[in-house]
Amino acid sequence: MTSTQRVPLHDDLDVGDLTKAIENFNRYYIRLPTVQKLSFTTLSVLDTLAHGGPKRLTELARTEQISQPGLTQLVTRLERDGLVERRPDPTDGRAVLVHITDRGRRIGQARHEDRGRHLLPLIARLTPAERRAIAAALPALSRLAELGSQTGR
Amino acid sequence: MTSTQRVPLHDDLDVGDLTKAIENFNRYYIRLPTVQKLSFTTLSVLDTLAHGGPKRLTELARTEQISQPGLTQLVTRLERDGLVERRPDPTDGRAVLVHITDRGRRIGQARHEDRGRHLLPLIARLTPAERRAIAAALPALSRLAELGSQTGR
DNA sequence: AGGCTTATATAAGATCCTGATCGATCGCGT
DNA sequence: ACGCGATCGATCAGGATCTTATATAAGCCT
Repeated sequence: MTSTQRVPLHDDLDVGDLTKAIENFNRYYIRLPTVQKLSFTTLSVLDTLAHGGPKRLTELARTEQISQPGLTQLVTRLERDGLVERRPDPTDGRAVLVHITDRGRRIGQARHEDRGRHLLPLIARLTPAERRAIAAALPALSRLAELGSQTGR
Repeated sequence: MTSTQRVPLHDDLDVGDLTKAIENFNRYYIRLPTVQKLSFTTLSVLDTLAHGGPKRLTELARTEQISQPGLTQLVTRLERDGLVERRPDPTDGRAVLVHITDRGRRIGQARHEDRGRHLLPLIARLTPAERRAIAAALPALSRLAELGSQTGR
């Protein structure tokens, strides 16, 4: 069978267009060299902790889509490097709460600003109308992400 | 020093807002479960070949930001699985051109459609104005990605 | 208390990446 | 033609990071 399976569309926003644009963008964006040599998962965990506060190992493993042992090892490495801390959960003796440290927070932010620096000259080359179009879409994109993270559990 | 390093801004599009929105979105999007268990790099290579046509190993290694030996191995695995083919470059006896096969194209497309299916119900919950805002920004986003991939070599 | 469930850790193995290095081929100046 | 540095791709050894299976400890329920 060669017929392309068609996903139903909204008349105001084609899902295929969205995924294609995002993937084009990400192919460039994800590969941006980072100052520190930290894996994608590592940075994502730091980001999640920085924005969402302390989390259990199990919960992190779910949101980051890696196995629980994989996350235990990752947290062990992060703790060794002083980017996070394990603290007991006062409400559950089995659980551990992973806290981000100031150092970890700074690393996440450094990467963030680093990417901004890469993007800036590109943005300068867009037309004002293109810049406004992107700016106008950002709140909606963030809301989409929020809806996604709520659903996915 | 605790002062946040400030990246200069455009008055119509704040770079920090952009990176924040993109990263919020990606935290959800990248982690979407995929039908096939293929690494991010693998899928990116298939995507690059599907959209850009046959490429040399060296060229792919550059665009995918991995080492040349790493790419040689990746292509070997992809070839073993029938997703790409190595063919000699008629214009250069040293070079090899990596071609995507129909099977490889289908895999890339399947993941694409899969992500569309995940996104669709979320999009349905946005307001029409939000959907229009995103739709209006997509061409500019793609252009930004294009500028980035040009610059990065 | 006994037995099941949940949270984390450990162990062993697979996957995939990097740096160093090699043989083959190309392009160029002579 | 000819030889030399540069480029292309392959191989190998080593290491990082993930997965599955299993162990240990704490909570929960009857």
